[in-house]
Amino acid sequence: MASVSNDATKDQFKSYLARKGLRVTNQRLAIFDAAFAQTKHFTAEDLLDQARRIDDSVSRATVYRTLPIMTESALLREVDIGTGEKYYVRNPQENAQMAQVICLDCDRIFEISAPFMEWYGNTVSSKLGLTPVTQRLQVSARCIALRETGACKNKVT
Amino acid sequence: MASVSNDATKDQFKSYLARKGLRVTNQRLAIFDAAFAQTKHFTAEDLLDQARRIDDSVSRATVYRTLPIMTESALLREVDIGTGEKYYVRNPQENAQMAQVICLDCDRIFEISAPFMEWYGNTVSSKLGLTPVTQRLQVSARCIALRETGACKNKVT
DNA sequence: CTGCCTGCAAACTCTTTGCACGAAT
DNA sequence: ATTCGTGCAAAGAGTTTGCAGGCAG
Repeated sequence: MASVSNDATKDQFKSYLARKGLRVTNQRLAIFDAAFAQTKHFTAEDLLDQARRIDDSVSRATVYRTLPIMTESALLREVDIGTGEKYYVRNPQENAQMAQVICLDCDRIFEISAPFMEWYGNTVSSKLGLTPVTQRLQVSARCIALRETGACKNKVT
Repeated sequence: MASVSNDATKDQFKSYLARKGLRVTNQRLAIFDAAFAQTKHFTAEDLLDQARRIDDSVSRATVYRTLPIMTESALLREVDIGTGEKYYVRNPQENAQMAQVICLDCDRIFEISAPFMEWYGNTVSSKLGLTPVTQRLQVSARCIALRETGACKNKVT
């Protein structure tokens, strides 16, 4: 069921758990599989639904307890778009600086590479006597096609 | 008690209310005064505390109901730094694009002018067939001085 | 076996809302 | 007088946590 490319990543996850003295449980593995089955940004609730399809013993609490582990291990990245709920995405291997374009019409989140962000963070932080830790650049936008033709080509739902 | 410079802004607020057919109540005025007495970014709770010192009949609900009015009238600007609670700041007259540098050590939020953000939003959005609505650029950073000398010069608390 | 991990449900934080009273126009 | 605005308290949404039992190492 798991794709070939995920197996290597799953081993990463297992060894991260081992290194931290954490246990490899069925629930954690189900949550891992659920996360890597997602094709776009997902919420904790999305993840719970999917994980329960794999192992119906997975509880909401465990999802919330596992997400920090997966972000700390750099398997996932947290994306806060200011809507109250947090989103997560699979983290690319390259430590690329990513920005998000959020379409307010179709609710999709596009990840865009934004390498200059790092330069910006360094420049502006050093002036304040600070060192940058994280940076985020987000653009909320509306669909042009939707307004003109009544249809949004990106709409997936 | 109100500073001279706030009186003109308060008139702006009153005329905005009138224009929208909203009533000028003591609570709304107290919340206005409380907001403009703030020297830095503040939360709804901060605003409630301050407003109650001016008029102790102000309730939490009214603060939450008044904040949207003040942001829609462009007197305040909402700043979401992804901490669960929303922050607000007095909005400068110029419609400048602002970025935030958030110090994780002293919890201060610095507003930085970032004019290129608009260009970025336009460029990236148009490629996706979108028109930008809002943009935000935020850098989370740590205080260099704090780590080296154990003291953060920016620490105000 | 030992103790970390789990599910459950309650608790928490921030914000929103229904309702009846009160005040602005 | 009309309404809109208000305080109160309850309800929401998303997330966290205490506890008793379960399973990995």
